[in-house]
Amino acid sequence: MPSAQEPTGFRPRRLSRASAATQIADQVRDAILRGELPAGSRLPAEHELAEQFVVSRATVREAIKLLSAARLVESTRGAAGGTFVVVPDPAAVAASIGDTLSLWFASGSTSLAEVSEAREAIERVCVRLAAQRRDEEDLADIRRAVEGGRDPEIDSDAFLRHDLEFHIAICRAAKNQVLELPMTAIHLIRPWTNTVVFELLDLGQIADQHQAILDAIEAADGDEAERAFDRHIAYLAELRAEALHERPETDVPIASLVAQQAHPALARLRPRG
Amino acid sequence: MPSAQEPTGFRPRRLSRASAATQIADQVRDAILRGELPAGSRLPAEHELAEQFVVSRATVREAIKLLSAARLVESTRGAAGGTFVVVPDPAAVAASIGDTLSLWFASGSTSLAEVSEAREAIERVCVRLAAQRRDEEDLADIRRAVEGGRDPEIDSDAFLRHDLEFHIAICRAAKNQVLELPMTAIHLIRPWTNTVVFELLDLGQIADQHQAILDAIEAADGDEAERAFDRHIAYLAELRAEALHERPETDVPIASLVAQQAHPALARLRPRG
DNA sequence: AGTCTTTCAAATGTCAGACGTTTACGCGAT
DNA sequence: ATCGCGTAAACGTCTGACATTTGAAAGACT
Repeated sequence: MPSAQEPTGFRPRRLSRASAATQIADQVRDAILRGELPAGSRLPAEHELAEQFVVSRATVREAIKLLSAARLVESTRGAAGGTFVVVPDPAAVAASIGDTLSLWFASGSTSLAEVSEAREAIERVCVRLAAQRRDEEDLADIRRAVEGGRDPEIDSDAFLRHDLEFHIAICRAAKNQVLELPMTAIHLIRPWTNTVVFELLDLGQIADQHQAILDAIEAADGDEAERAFDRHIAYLAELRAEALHERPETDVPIASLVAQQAHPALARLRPRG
Repeated sequence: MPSAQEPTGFRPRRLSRASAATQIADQVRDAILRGELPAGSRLPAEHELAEQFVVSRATVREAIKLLSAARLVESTRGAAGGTFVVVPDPAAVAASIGDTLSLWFASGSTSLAEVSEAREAIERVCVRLAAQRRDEEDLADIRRAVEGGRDPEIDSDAFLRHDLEFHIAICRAAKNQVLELPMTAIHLIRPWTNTVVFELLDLGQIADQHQAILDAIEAADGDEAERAFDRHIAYLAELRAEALHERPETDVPIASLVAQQAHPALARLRPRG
């Protein structure tokens, strides 16, 4: 008989048979992904599913909870109620990813510098694409955000909201969902990163920089838009460096920020199902 | 009495008091995010939670299922079993985000072109950063992936695995988790995108292009690494154009791909809890 | 005939208690 | 010291019942 330890890249898999609830959830999930259960369609009633799978209703309910947490299905009560396959909503998906990301950041060792670096790299691409692809609606959105940020009496919360709207609108104008989604998710956790330097911001200067980016995008000048964006970023980097110099503890793992203040933007967007 | 319709931006919130299970899940989730329940810590036993919240055990279990689907907690059976706050694993988080993304792509109208565009934009940044920051371990990983792809007898599956490993290793070498995570997620759905043109690939040429990128990264030459990457991308774009020309139906919404073949990479990585 | 009210039934939400299954840990025998 | 076994703790599942919500049909009134 051969030895139990073979030199091949073999590693014993954690077998532990999945629970009934998990298996049912998997089957339903696959059916949904396979297209057998189109969005909006209704699953059989719980007692019927229980009958079909030969399990108790409690088990079926646990399976449904697994799917509903993943936003695959939604349950409603009442006579015409039931469990329905959810029609995906981009905002909800972005919020969900933002949730996952912030959870990860919160327990990891990711620093503000890392978030900023990624944000700048991806958004630079978005800015360039936005200059090529923006339509009138995009321009209106961006313009509204810039105007909103000009209010001299603005407070921290409102400023961050307009800033968020500005950058998200640009990413939307790039017309690439695969870029827009992670970017939106990153922006959603950015309020945490910006509160650190908020007191140092010259709001008028920020508004002017935003305006310059908007102008270049409106003129469909990708190169200039990228340059304007770079100037904006350079200004922020300068502030961060200043903050870092005065208070070296500024570049901390995000976990401590999360612990201090409860998510301002995500609180509104977080799924509650 | 004022009319029910006011001109202000008011919109009635969906009130419908959340279910007990949802509320419990929210409370526990907040406690975890707030840091009161650190990773690895153990929740009270189900019957204790039921007692504390004054609900039945079934309700507590449904709440736990909601959290476990979000990978926030994990339950184990046995004497020393219980429900524990999960220690986030980057690979698992990436797989989870990849899951969410592909689900979204599957039900949306996202096209292969969009995925490729985003992938190329972000990875270009990773390649440049990798040239600056790679350590010996990164180089070894990348080298191993390149060598693995040289096997002339390689089949489609093995090739895609090594290709995936190559690109993920580069993103890892960029030493920015915020870039690495979405990039890995995108790469995880890439097998779907690559199978379309696989039959047209000149595997030897691909290996040479990978080698050129590796060499530049090893030489810490960011500019050359980016150029080599651009050449690689240009070659792939050429193939895609060719495929698009021969079979215009190639640039289809990803949904149809998902429907046809069951996720090759995700099948192994998909959460089963 | 049309509208309002009442009743009803279907479906999810929750409860209570019980039993099955898994698994770490300690105890005793070898 | 090691092996085997029992035990208890915890999750997994079952059963059956009741509570709550809500659309829709049946009925009553104008």
